[in-house]
Amino acid sequence: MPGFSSPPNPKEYQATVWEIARQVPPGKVTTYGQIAAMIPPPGTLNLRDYEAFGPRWVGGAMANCPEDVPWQRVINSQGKISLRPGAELQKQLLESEGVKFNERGKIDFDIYGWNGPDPEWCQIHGLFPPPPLAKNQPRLF
DNA sequence: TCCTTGACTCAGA
DNA sequence: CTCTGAGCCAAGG
Repeated sequence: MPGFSSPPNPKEYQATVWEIARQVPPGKVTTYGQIAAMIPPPGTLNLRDYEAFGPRWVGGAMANCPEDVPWQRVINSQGKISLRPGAELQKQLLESEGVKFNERGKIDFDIYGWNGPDPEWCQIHGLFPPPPLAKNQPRLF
């Protein structure tokens, strides 16, 4: 897939991503985009470019995360697990926390979506409170 | 140094 | 619902 990138300061950016991911409680999920939206544009990046690439940088951070990070709770904006080696394990871990998938492999954000950390926590860490997760369309029954 | 390769998202068709 | 293109950086072989 063409068009990727890494943040100006990968180490610092990844550490921030991991710290946010650690706030997601069991049985809840967030998205690469939601985490990216909480972090101010790194370096001299303008907001437009950051919004375009931030989610991919979050994905890159999750690929290298320490063991204490609940990486399985970070999924894509469609409410699905991004296809890759390890995707099956991710699904199993989430199911063991009580997260349900519909027959198309989608998670309902209305039920399992995380609303972000407390505003106070965001304030302390210099982060933005995240916008609500976009409603996906889980197929009924 | 050159080339490849990446856990994404959104708008359109 | 599915599929495509655009966004255009940095580490490692």
